[in-house]
Amino acid sequence: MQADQRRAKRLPRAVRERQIMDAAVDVFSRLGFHAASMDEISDVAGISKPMLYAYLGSKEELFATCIRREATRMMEAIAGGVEPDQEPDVQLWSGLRAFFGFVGENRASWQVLHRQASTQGGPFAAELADMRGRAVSLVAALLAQSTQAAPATELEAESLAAALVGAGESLADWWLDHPDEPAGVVAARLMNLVWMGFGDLVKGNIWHPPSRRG
Amino acid sequence: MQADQRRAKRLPRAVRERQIMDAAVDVFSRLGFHAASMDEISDVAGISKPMLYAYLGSKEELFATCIRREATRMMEAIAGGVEPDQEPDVQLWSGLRAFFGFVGENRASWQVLHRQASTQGGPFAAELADMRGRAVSLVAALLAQSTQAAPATELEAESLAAALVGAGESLADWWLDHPDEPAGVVAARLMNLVWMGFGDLVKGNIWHPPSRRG
DNA sequence: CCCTGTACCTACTCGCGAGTAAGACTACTG
DNA sequence: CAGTAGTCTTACTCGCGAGTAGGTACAGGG
Repeated sequence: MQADQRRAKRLPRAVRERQIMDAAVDVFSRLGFHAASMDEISDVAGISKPMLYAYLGSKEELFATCIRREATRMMEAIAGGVEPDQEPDVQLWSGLRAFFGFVGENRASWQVLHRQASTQGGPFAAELADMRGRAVSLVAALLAQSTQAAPATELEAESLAAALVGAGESLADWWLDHPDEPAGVVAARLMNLVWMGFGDLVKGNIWHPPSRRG
Repeated sequence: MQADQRRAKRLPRAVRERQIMDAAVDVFSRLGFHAASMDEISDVAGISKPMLYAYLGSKEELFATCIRREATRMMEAIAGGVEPDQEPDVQLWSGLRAFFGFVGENRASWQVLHRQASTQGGPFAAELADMRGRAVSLVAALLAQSTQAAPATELEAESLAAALVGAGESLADWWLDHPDEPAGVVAARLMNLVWMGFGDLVKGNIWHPPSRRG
């Protein structure tokens, strides 16, 4: 681990904390919460274990901090990518693009968020559920906004949003096993699935992004 | 644990194995693989630890066996519910109903399958990925069968299937937090989402099961 | 050149849990 | 009533990993 990077000495606390967080996300994403050991994290970070405890607290605190940091990064990436004041389908499209773009460039973050956090019973699930809830609310609001005509209850919008978020998560996982596909293609597939539906796709009715319209 | 059930003595091996498997699914689903201890499983099963090892082998073997058993149960439930020789949408509908029916009546199984197995790196992921792959293939075949017109590549059908399966998984998780909803309603929502798409739903175009079709 | 504080380390303790040794109890078979 | 085969237990070993005690280097101020 980090054999070549000569042990830089006496760095300020803020820098070390960043290094430790990066190492923790890496290790947690590879091994999961329980299987990851504080020894390995400190090793990857290039410091000794007591430093780790001194700066970031217990293992649980460290993990929760990781989740919070990565969740925030991702929500910001999505929020920054979405284009409000546009048609609902365009908003959804830009959100999907931002989401898959983030996942593609931050696999480790995604692993920590989606795979690890969701299975640990403790306060982590709450942390993760919080972010997930924000994502679902975002989508649910988008749906509700575009659904005056259809008789959709609040619960219905929320469950549909949950399904969509889940589809995105699952497709992101599938993408990890087929990394050759460009992010845009994967995003477009999900867009077509949830906007057009199989019923239309079977008939050859495809959704196109605005640039190709008219 | 199991305080009331008076320790039944000297039962035949097959019966004990069932008890142990049931206890293991219960504990694994509640605590996850790593956090679950063989002591607790043997306790819940009402036997001592050496019996556990004598009958079901190591912790990893036991877990893999649990996954295999529950996965098989679920796939059989779905296969038994789907109606071949029907229109694609009807096949999908019956499959979804069977899936949500199974999840509703086997929460613990679902937890073991979806939440726990997917995060452990070892041979479990393979076990789970195998079942998941079968489900995806099933859906992919259904799509391909109904998609002569659309220019869908094999990869595209598979990724769409992965997205659909993921949507189902996610919606099942959401359902665990909103258990009042009947299975049929939840299944119908997903059916509408993936078959009609938001585009149609927004316009009030709803998919109906065959019984309501003129 | 001491003094205080902060970065940093080696080298432990200690509990938990996977896996086992060695034997005790029961039942059936002759 | 041996013998033997299968059920079942108590009571361990032993390694791994979370968390800590107690100290070493280095930096700046007086």
